[in-house]
Amino acid sequence: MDVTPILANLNDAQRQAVTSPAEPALIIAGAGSGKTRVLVHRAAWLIDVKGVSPQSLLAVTFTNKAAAEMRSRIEALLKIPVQHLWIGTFHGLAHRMLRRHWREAGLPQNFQIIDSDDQLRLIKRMFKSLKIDDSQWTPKEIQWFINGQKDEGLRPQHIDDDGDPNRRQMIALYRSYEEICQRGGLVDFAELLLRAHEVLRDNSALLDHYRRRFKHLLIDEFQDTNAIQYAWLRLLAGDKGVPFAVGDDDQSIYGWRGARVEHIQQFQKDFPGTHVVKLEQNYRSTATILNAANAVIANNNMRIGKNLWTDGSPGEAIKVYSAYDERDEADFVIGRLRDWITQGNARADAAILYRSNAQSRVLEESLINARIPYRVYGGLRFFERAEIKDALAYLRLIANRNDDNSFERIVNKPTRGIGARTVEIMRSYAKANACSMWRAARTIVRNDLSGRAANAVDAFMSLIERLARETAGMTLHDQVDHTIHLSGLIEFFKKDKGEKGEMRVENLAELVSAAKSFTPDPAEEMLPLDEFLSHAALEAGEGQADAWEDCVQLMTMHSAKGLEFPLVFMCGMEDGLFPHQRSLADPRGLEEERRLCYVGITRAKQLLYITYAEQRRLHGMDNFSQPSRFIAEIPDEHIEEIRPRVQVSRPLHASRAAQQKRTPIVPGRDMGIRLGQRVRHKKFGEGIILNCEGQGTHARVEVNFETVGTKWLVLSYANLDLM
DNA sequence: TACTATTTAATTTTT
DNA sequence: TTAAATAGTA
Repeated sequence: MDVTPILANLNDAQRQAVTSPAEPALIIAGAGSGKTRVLVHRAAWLIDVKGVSPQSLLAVTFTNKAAAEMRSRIEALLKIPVQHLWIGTFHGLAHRMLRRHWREAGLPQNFQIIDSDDQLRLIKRMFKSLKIDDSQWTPKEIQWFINGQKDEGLRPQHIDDDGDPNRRQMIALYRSYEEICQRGGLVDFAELLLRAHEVLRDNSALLDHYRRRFKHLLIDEFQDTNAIQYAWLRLLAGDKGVPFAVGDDDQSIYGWRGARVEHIQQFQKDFPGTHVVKLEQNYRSTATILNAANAVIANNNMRIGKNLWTDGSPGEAIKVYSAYDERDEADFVIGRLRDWITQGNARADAAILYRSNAQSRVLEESLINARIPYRVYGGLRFFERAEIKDALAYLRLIANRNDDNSFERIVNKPTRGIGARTVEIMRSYAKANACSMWRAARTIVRNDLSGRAANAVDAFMSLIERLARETAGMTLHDQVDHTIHLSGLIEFFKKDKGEKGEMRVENLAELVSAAKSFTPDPAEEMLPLDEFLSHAALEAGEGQADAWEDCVQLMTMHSAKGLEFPLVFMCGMEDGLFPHQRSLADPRGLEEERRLCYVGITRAKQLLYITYAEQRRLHGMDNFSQPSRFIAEIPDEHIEEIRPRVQVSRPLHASRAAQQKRTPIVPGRDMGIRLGQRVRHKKFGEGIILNCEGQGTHARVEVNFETVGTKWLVLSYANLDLM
């Protein structure tokens, strides 16, 4: 067998990984070291050289994009399309299993997937129907709690309330949330994973089947797996399966979302004799950039440890610019971008990275002024747009009359005289009789509603029934087209003034073409409409339509993971912003911020600019800040400091800034306030000052109180006593 | 029911 | 500051 095409152009470590024996393997793949390459070549190696059937391979990723890329690269390498090869996201694969085994999973055949927006709405409705006092918790907090528990693989009955009534109530809410979902046939993202795990765990026949089928498990971005994903993988692998996990502990930046880097250690315990291969040769960045990244990440304690290297050139020094404020920072970036473009480089090769989305505004303003085209990553995607979700809600209600979430979303959209009052009546009837809103509406429409409301509700139900009847035999796109017209949604949005309404109507038209180009997979054996709705939830689509134009890329450092750019700006590199204020308190949080910084630095191929502002307007008030501690972690020899252009205009600001740095709080009634100072508050008792920000009457301090935890207090109101 | 004033809170995001 | 959610008014 000629193995040349599969092993050619791999370095030793990569080849070792790709050709490792049919035993568990863990590949620690540094940034830019050819992680995807190894995964793709491993798959090709198994199929082409080892004669493994594509059917017995399961490849799992986190994003649809990564899954699509892996498939196309494997096919390119093997030069044949690989059907029967399961490649997908955790959620996509879990979904596929649940569709096949809905009975065993305890789900209705036509169960629907809800995204996090739907989930939040559902929780809000639950609050209303249970008359929950939402001063105690916000729906968001409950959503966070529920998803957190599910990510850990926990059902309400598994959670200990520790005798805490607060916690007991949260668990109770989780329980009623589950009941509502079950009744409506709704499955949220975390539930997909949890059920997929349970259905295998509790059905030995099924588990046997899949264990026999999937001999090889390829796992991408292994450091990002959460508890339930890992449990699912472990279950599937059993003791005969061959897991091949690729990841980088230094790029674990989703701990806050339940990802557990510790799985890298756990893997080696669960699969004794694991082959470990480190990929440290980097093909992306200059030596200078890599050395800087290495130096920064070396400050973390909990790591496996690796050192990126390249046989390429050192390249240019990292440029650090100290801006006066965020406007100055933006101007500097724009200046450098101009140079870059003038030198004949593509705009799309430049990226501006920041820690939080709010930072993009000032940069965008400057880019608009400078007439430099740009694209901001993140934001609403196609299937998340309100008008699209409205249309989908109609379709979902047609598919499943018990979907209360969709019912409430569209019962009065377009306006048909069904107000909050009427909805409330239906909701409480549904609650009292443990039935869906649809059933409730049908039952009470004659008795409990006033004439006008009854007519309106009746008209709404007739509309849905009519839609269901008329679209029954249609093709998918005709179903969609018919629905958005007959529902009155198109008319409704046409009335919206200005461009917004136009845009919405266009998007609805776009939905019809999305339905037209959607090709149901016959293997899934689903109704095309159900499959389309699942697709919409699992693949929310592109954020921005005009991705093809050559424009500067703006995004958070999180969304930059996995990407690379010849020119990178890391903006807002200030303590409090990056590392973020809320991560400073605990060391684990700080380490995750540092990993994020490592991710940011390693995005750059040739040139890296790091900028910070001495003064920044945040939440409407001016703050003075220190350069990020991460900058100081880069060895001086790799840094070239860029002085502000006009030295003369600076002394006044500079001296003010310098003063700020010595005493971050402006003198007055706060003499003696400094970090670490013990203070006493009339209500909260004793604590220690963790942080200060702002000045004058706006000055605030963060105090860690012994009894009530940390709080931000406005200094001029708090009346703190020094101790 | 729709528009306007007021309050409140403020990382990171994919599925 | 500003965006979003809530409360109040026409």
